[in-house]
Amino acid sequence: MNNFELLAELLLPDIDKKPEYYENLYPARNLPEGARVTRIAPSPTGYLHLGTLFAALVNRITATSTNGVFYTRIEDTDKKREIEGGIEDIIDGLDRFGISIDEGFVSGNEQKGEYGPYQQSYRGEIYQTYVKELIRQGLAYPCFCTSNELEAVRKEQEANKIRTGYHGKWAKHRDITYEEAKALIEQGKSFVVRLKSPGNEENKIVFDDAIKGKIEMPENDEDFVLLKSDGIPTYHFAHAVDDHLMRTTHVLRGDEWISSVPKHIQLFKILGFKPPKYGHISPIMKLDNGAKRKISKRKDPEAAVHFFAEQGYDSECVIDYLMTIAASDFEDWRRCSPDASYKSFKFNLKKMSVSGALFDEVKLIDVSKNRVSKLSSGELYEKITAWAKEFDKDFYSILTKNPQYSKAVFAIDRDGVAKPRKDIAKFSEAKDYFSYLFEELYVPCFQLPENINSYDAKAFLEKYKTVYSADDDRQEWFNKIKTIAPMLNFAAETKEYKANPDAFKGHAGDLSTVLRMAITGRRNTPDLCSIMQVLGKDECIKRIDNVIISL
RNA sequence: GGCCCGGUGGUCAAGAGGCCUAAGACACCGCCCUUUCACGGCGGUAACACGAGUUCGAAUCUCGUCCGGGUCACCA
Repeated sequence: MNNFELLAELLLPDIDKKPEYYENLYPARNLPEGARVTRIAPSPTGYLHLGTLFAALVNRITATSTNGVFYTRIEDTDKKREIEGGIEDIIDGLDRFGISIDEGFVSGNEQKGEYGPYQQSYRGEIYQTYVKELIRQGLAYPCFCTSNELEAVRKEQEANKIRTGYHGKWAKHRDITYEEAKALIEQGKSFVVRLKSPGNEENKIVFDDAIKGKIEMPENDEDFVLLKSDGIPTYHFAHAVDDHLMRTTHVLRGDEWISSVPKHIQLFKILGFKPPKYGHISPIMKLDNGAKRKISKRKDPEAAVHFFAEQGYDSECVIDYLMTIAASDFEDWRRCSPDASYKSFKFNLKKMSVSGALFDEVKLIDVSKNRVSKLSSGELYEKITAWAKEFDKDFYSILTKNPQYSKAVFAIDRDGVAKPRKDIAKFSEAKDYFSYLFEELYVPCFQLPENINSYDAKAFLEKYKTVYSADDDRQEWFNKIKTIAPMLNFAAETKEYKANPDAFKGHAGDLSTVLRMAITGRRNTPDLCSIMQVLGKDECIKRIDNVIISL
């Protein structure tokens, strides 16, 4: 055995398989021409956040639109930062947003597919097999530097204004011999395995990013770490091995990875793999004190996707909003296909924005209002009760006490209406919005409109009571108010009043405001006639009487 | 600091040398419709970061400046 082979046996004595074993175990996928295999590879170091959801969406729709495969893989190689329940939160979160998963982790504790395991902490032997082969070929080597030593080197480089890093003559253990390594190991020293980079910083590599286009960068010459001292691979190495073995065709990930591409391409070449097509997604930004910055899990509540659930944004609305960021022509498409699933949208990576978009909740609200307005009362009832069950128990019990009544409430200005209202963007607004329609929530708060005195208000309500009928349709309902108007010197028609404002105290509309106030305690509401029908005669009379007494 | 990427109204953006007197959407303002509000309709304010080139002609191509973002770990 030569020096390299001895080294390989010394470092990884338990590895007895060869790469060919895995190449055969995970054969090329049998997919139609043009099908793209994409993935999302989250690390369970936190909860599902907007950036991950966005990346998942882009990957999902890329696979869908090419009849490809979208899979999930858990990158849990950093055991120190891992949090409990991270996997469940991310995978189940994707499901809540309707991002279906073809392969890999399909729920918090269930994986499927032929290319697994889909969790890096269970793939140690695979990575080590490839590393061992690299060492055997003299393309990787053990490094015994401590973090203090590395830090010292970095300081020296900085002091001399030299590019920092473990490269060239700074790569201390690059040419370590078997004997040297053996001695250090016998002393109990721990080591990492580094790539013996064949790169030269003077050379340029060029690659065509699926989103950003042509990018040119210096070749990697850094002997970066492949295997950490605990035998677990770094992201870079795991990425190369996994995406090759899982036969990923397109790696669509956050653009913070762009600067690592030279490392990745180099690795694929050295390992004899065909590199995937890369596409780097611009981050979603946030305005912070006038400065744009990447949205942050720590600082921004909306970065954690739980924010949207708590607020009661419908998951479909959030996805639609995200699609408007992902594709500039999505909004036009949506206008033409209001009821279609976003999945049938013809998505094109090349059309994605190359600069990061600011997260705009105002726009989200607009998207949501449009979608929520299209829901039937039954659908709204399902969604709101589901939300309330989790986030507002009190409201939940009110809504479910009498489902028929609740649905009737939601049907106001909704079912069978050509242009439904767009008042509700998120379900947390519903409680206040409908409060006067539920006795548990209703708080009487009559206020006299400023252009009407209490005598007229009282007179109007008293007269109205005598003619009011719960069966009146909209037309008849308003006719009755119009009939009363002249008796109090109010114009029956608004036009009449506008033509001659000095001749009247106001118009029928002003009087309806009094009624509206008496019934709902608000100046602005959906159609009052419908509200009164839902409330029922007894309740309406009761509310009117209470106001009359107070006047 | 080195290396990348980017810069069109407040926001998202269309734009591939003449179709640009720069589209559309959100937001904002006004008017109309109207039982209030909302919806809807009509209209309005508002942008090519700056400077040099190339060209008959530049938002578009080149260079420089400035500004913003990302990245330089045994984190992903």
